Formats: sequence, structure tokens, C-alpha cells
Amino acid sequence: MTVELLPFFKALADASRLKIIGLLAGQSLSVEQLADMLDLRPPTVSHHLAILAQAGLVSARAEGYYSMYRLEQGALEEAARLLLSTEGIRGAVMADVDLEAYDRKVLSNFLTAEGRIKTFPGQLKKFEVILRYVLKVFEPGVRYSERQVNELLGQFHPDTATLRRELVSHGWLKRQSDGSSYWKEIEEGT
Amino acid sequence: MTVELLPFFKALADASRLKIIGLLAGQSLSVEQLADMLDLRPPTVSHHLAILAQAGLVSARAEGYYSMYRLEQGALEEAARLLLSTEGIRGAVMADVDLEAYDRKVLSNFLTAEGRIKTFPGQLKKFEVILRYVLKVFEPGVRYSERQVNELLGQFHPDTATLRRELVSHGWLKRQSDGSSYWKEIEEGT
DNA sequence: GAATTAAATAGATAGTTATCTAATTGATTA
DNA sequence: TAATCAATTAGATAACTATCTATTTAATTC
Repeated sequence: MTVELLPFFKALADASRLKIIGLLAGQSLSVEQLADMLDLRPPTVSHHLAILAQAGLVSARAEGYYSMYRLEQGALEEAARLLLSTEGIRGAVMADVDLEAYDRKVLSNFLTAEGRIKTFPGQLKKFEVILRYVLKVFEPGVRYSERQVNELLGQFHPDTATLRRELVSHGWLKRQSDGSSYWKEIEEGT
Repeated sequence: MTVELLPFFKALADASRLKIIGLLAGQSLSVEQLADMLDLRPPTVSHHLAILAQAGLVSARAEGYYSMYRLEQGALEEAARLLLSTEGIRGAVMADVDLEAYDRKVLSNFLTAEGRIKTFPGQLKKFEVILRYVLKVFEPGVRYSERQVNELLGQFHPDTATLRRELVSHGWLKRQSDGSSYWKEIEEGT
């Protein structure tokens, strides 16, 4: 059974509910007992307990006509593990985030419909987006002469010297020390 | 620097902010980049980042006229530790809970102004509150004869036999196997 | 079966907050 | 110095929610 992070945090993001968790950490308690201890009316406590139960943090057991609520230690532990893993957070809630949205916006601002560069962005961050875009025309591992490099870059912008220099200074395009050839390294990772 | 639990959970109890944490777990990002990725306006993202920063979860560094935000891993780790300790929760947020409120309510319902028992509560839970109240007249470790026990209990209610029997059956008053004496054990713990 | 009691549900309200647009600030570039 | 750009602040609004009272449900006791 997996803990959903958002309901979990929402359940704990309230002073009354945190107190309930604290009280239940010591002993099982009924709705009425909790209500007296917290100085709240029973329906309010019922409401909070429903939210906590939904998040898997507490469970109820009928006893007489009392509902005795107890803390689910396991849920706390699982959540703590998720917090520490970082991957837990990344995987958990990021279904619909658009990692490339910013780059796409920059590209649409600085490229023509045909994919040529209109002007070089003044800001480094945006210029880098353009450089990464240009970089895709090079095959990883293949050696190119300077003439070939200029030819490829020319399809994006006449100032091939600037493009070439910036690519190299960022380390994204490597240059043989005698200047005879250029290449893009083979990518690693997933 | 201690993480406050309530602001911490409140900070994470929002889908947009959880996504921000997830994105910053991978890399530092500017407000504008986050806004594009999340499809929100920059002021909204600023607002969320302020809340996260308040809780100690992110920090900003000025870079050009960008504010680059990065995740504070340490805060996540500290919070995870608090979650696991249980004592973390108990200590953190329970300043103003009234642990004895329920017992007090029951006592005021079933005791006379002079501290005698009006009637025996029908429900076990409440009867136990009364028994714990009565139990205080016995000194821990002292031996009492049955006559002495009845004398002490008589000040609360004429039916001393019921009180005595219930105290013993709960294990709160011990009885010598030959019935010659009774005693309350010495308490342990804080 | 009638009376009692705890819990849950329904409905209302006041307080909080996530989001937006518009205006301001602060820093950079020309 | 003027123009540009990202971030923040201010103000407004719609959505959410913590809490209450009143009612209903479910279980227990007499």
C-alpha cells in the first residue's frame, strides 16, 4: 500500500490534526476524549479523523459504541522514507510538469519558422538554450573539419564563428588541440 | 536551526509546491523557468517559493537579474527524522493540549462538590476514570487491611465492596493471596 | 422496546489561500 | 541615461476548509 504524498501532507498541515497525531502517539483515544482534550466539538474531531484516516495515518476500531482511533506508525515511516529518497518526491507528483516548456518558449522567440536563428539572445541562459538546439546537428563521436562545422552552423546563422566559439567554450563541442577537427562526445546516462 | 513541523507540512501541502520541490531536486531553476514548466504566472510561483523559503525548504541566490532557487536537502532530512522519532511530533506541537480534560469532565459529572461519588457510571471508560480518582487515597507500597481499605473507600461511596473488587480486577490494587492485606504498587517512570 | 449515548452526516459560515492582473522594484545592457 | 527584463509586491477574486449547530445513525443498557 503506497502513501500518496499530497494527501499525506495535506492531512498533517493543520494544527488540530497534528495535535491529534501527537495524542494518538501515546495511546488510543475515542472521538469524545480527543474533543475534550483539544477543546473542539466532536463533529470537528470526526472530520479531522476522517481526513487522517483517508491518508492512512490513523485507523478506527469499534469498541462498545466508542470508536477508538489509533495511530498507524507504518504510514509515518513510509512517508519519512519517501522524503529522504528524493526520487520519492520526483516520481510521486510530477506527472504533468513540462520540463521542456521554458526551452520551447525561448526557441519560439528566437527562431524563424524555418528554424534559423533570428538574433542571438543577450542573456546567457537563453543563449545556452539556442546552443543546445544547434548542437543537435552534430552526430556524437563523428569528426568534423572546421569547414564542415561552419557549413552545418551556417544553416542556423551567418555568424558561424560565434556559434562555434561558444559551443567550444561551453565544452559541448570538442576541438583537437591543433585545430584540425571537432567532435561532439558520446552522451552517457539513461 | 530547527524545522517547525506545521509550517513545514503546510508548505508541502500543495500540488504546485510539491512539483516545485520535485523540479528543484534535479537542478537549480529561476522563477521564470519554473513558471513555464508548471504553466503558472511568475507571481504565483514567487508566492509559492516564498512559502517554501519560509519553511526552510528552498533558498535563493541572485544571479544576474535572475533569482536562482535551490532545494535545501537538509531540511527534508531533518523533517524525516522528526517524523520517525514520534517524540518529534509529541514535543513539537502539543503545547496547549489538555491531557486531563476528559477525565476532569467525567469527574465533575459523577462527583458531588465534596468529592463523593454520586452514582457509578455505566460505561467502563468513565468508571475507570472514577477508579483512578479513588485510587489516589492509597499510599504506594503501604499495606492495608481489608477494614482499612473499606474505611478509605467509604468516604467516596457506601458500596465499598464494588469499588474494592473493581480496583483489584483492574490490577490497580493488589491483594495478598490469603486476603489478609491490600496495597498499591510503587509507580515507575517519569 | 424505550431511553441513552457516541459517532457520523448535513448544512452553514467565517477564515484562509492559490491564482490572476497590474504596478513597482532592482538589476543589466545599450 | 534610457530601455529592458526578471522578480516581487499589491490588490482582487474564487475556491477551499476548519469549525460550529442540528440532525441522523448505530450501538448499548434498563
